[in-house]
Amino acid sequence: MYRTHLCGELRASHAGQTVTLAGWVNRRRDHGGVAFFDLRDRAGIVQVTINPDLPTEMLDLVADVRNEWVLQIEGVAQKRPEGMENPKMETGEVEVIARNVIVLNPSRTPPFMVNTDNDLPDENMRLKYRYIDLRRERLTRNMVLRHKIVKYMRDYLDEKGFIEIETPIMFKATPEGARDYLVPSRIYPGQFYALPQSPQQLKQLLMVAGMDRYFQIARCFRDEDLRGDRQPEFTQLDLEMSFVQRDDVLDLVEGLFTAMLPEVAPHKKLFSSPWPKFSYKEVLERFGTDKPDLRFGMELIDVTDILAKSEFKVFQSALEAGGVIKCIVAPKSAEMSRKELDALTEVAKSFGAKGMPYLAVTAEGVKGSAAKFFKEEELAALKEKTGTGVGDLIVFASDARAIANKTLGGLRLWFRDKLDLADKNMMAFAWVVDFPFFAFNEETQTWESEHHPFTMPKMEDLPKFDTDPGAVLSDAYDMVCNGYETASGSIRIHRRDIQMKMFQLLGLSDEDIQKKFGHMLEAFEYGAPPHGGMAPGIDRLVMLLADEPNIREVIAFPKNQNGRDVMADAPSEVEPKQLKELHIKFS
RNA sequence: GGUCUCGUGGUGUAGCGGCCUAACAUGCGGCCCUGUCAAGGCCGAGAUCGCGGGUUCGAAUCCCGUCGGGACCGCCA
Repeated sequence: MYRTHLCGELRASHAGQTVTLAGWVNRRRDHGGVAFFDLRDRAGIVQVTINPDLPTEMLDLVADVRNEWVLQIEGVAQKRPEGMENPKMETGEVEVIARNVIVLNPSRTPPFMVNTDNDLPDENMRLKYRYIDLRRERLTRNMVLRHKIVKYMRDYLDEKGFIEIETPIMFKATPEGARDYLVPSRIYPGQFYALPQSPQQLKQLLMVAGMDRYFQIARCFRDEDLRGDRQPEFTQLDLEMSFVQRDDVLDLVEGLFTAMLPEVAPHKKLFSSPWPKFSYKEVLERFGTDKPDLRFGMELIDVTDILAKSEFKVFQSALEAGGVIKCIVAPKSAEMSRKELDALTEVAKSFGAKGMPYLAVTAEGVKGSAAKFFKEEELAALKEKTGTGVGDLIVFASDARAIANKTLGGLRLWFRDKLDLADKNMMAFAWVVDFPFFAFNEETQTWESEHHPFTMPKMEDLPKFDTDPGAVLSDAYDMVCNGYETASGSIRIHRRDIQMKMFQLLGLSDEDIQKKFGHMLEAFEYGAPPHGGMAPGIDRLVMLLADEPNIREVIAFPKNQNGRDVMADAPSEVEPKQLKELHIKFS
């Protein structure tokens, strides 16, 4: 038996017990006579005291011990002497007086320190030695939190009558969505499996199969460029329910997360219960994005009416082109430096704006790039409508509605970060519903499906399909939290005729439809129940609950932003023999 | 595909035309030290400044290219 207790679980109540611990040396403090090791395991850190009355051979052995060596310590747990407690440690009231020290394995000097989170090494260094980096208390905590969240989900859904079913990782290419990761077939030259972008089709087929309520902690794969909140492989709580309407799904998921929050992250506050529900249109107008951060105000304000007759050319030309004038009011930002404003203008341009007019409201009057073009009555009306006071900065966007919204939505988040407007312990869950079914592609001048082709349009909008496609809404919904899309779902099509029409609208030929989706259409002919579901992203959720800035910190072995596994150095070249077996040749 | 930004001892940073024979912290090695907990004190080793080219009397520093990282835009049905 290697150990009787975990390092991190020892408390004053263990005093007097003989214990055996095993773990890593987190830190050593050698005072010449007495010496201390902080011994670490997954549960935490405890102080081990080496007294000079131990046998000389053991003291010699102990003198060589360094950080990250793996030790087994046999000793007596003891309440620390009066005044020697360390309130910063959970185990700070206790220490283990060593009687025997066994080196289970020495360690090379690690490439970086894991006993401090100050001055973190370069991330690729951390990723290369991920097995060391994960020893960090912070990352260990993230892994444990992730486990708790997934366990809670499993238990909750089991309680609600769901069953967990695994679906294949090797499936069929669905090139209509993101790019697929392909797996060449050895047995069928020139043919490929694809890794699933989500188990979408499979879970729908499980509903056809009568599984009624399914879930899966599902790995999904998408071959698109990475971001701080996007990995090429990621995990979703994939769930699907039969005989449900939209709100049945939303209520289930809202119930799950609302119940889970205090259990897994008690320091987090729920912004609102029940969760707010916005239409896609409303959320875009008010927050400039379909994944709003509700933890702070600074909503977008439409001032087109007030400035309709503005003499400012920038506004005039935007309005002539059929655009709008909107603004946000940043508190206490009137004194921003020219340099900061220039930087901010660049941010605005990155969202498609041509410039960024602004007004700084100061005690001496309004200042700013466009100040002289504003008439007195316009200023008065502006202040009235926006509630602007002295010290505030009004930032405008005048452009096509979509660009104005997007720009101000982006700037709103910029101010959130700069002015620290969002409570980090708040979880502002909300629903976004009533998404448009089609999006107009300016480039190709055609209507394109906004979702995957299995999403159900609102039945009452069916007649508008051919006459007014822009007005058709879908039975799709997103769960958002703190500015992230944390889940996405829909009521699905379960009728063959509607599904067929969808594929045709997407521009697929009858032959393509049969080849790619014949199995779905056929399944719908054999008694498909009405069904719908949702897929909350686990990585993003854990990231938010762990207060991490990106999802790599909550994934055990993530890829870097360029999709490389820098630890194993993948992707990598393979043996010519392997290529030959797969019938692959490079030109 | 694009924009911005960063590559300096093991690690994290400073230096941004000559004071650089490259500084600081930490880690590492040695010595001292019986109660520390980011232990402390003294001594020491360790970087031709990502790579290639150019400008210059002189380049870590300026320019061009290239490789690698990060943030964002496009993309993510």
